[in-house]
Amino acid sequence: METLSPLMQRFILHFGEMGSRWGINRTVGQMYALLYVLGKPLNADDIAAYLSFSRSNVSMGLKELQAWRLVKLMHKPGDRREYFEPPKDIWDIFKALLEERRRREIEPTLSMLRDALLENPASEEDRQAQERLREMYQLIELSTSWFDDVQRLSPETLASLMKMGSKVGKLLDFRDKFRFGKDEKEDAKILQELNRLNDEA
Amino acid sequence: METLSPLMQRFILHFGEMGSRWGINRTVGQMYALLYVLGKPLNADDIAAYLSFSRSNVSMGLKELQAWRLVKLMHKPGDRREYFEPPKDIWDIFKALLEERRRREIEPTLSMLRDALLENPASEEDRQAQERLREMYQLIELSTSWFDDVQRLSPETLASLMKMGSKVGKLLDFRDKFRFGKDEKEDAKILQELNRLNDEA
DNA sequence: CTATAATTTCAGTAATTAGTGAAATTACAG
DNA sequence: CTGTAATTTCACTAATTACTGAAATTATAG
Repeated sequence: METLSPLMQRFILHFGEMGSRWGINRTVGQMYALLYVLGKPLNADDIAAYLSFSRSNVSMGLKELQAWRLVKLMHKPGDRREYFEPPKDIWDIFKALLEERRRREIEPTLSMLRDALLENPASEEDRQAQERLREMYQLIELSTSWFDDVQRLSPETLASLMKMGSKVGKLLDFRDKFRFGKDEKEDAKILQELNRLNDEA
Repeated sequence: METLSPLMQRFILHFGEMGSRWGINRTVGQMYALLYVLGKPLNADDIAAYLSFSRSNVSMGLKELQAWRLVKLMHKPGDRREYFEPPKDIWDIFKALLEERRRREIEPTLSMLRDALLENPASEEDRQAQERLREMYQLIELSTSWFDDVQRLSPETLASLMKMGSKVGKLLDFRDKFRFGKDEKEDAKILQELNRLNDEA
């Protein structure tokens, strides 16, 4: 490594290890961590020097990071080399990760399940199997379309949504018990509850 | 494979492939898919026979599935072999998966970040690096504690929460604009909105 | 165009991870 | 206890995945 403080080194090495628990391999994880922790655009040679990887490995790694949309390509005036940097907003990183995992892990499964559900069952056993697949299909479908929706929210809204946590759920439970506009006293209770949640969040 | 319909076979093979994109390896993924699709408890020999894996591989795979809490161990009366079955409710599977990934992927990162943030920076560069790590820490912290909260909700509430999707976010945006209880006309508007969301969900 | 800098490809090798079978251990019926 | 069925461990081999260096390609300055 060219010159990285112990702090940075530990971060980078940790990310390498974690990377391998994700689909990303160790060296790609380290490359990303390097870009993130230094917080400035680097070219491929820089990365190879910092991490002592072969130039070709860096090239492949950067291609993969681009496929994950975890880095952006940029140029410096008067320098024909390509520079790479991570998105500035951490929420964009977060979204890119989730979105890409969805595309790679969820979509293929959904389409396999769809196909399996279209077939007409050859036996009673198959029919029961299909029922279980349908349950799975519905759950995945529901959670991904929820995710689609939520992904479109602004980071601020998303953050305040998360801060509310299960309170949103409690609100829904509450809502199931009473309908608004029927009884003024109940309405008042609900308003009070909403304000309380609002203050806490 | 002992006797599995083409439908089941395709499901099992697909899960094997997907498994390798997760931390789970191919054979473990297949074992799980088999248990899921058959929907009845199987012992290790059954699994080995259905999938033509070595008995020892099945043993290791089952241990891993238990570590993920994706299967439950059970016994049949008068049979001393161990039988395995997946949780009946698909939501439990979903939660177990998320929870376990959290434990393996998120927790170690959080604790590494905590340590890194406690150090006092050796240089200006380190100080800036720490700031970036802090951003990351806060995001992860926020999203996992949100996840904790949400995980405690009942499947029904969770489902209706998801069905509402981004509408919850829109409600929050709305809520930011107006405070309740100040103006009767505004309150009426909010109540109307809540009912509309309620009906849609 | 030509020369050279920058990047990518790819075949070969290294490293890691997965799967097996034999041996060891554990569990329990008699 | 003893014997045997059930399960686990582990050293070894197979399969997969990661990484490198040399060669090929692409891009651009002059």
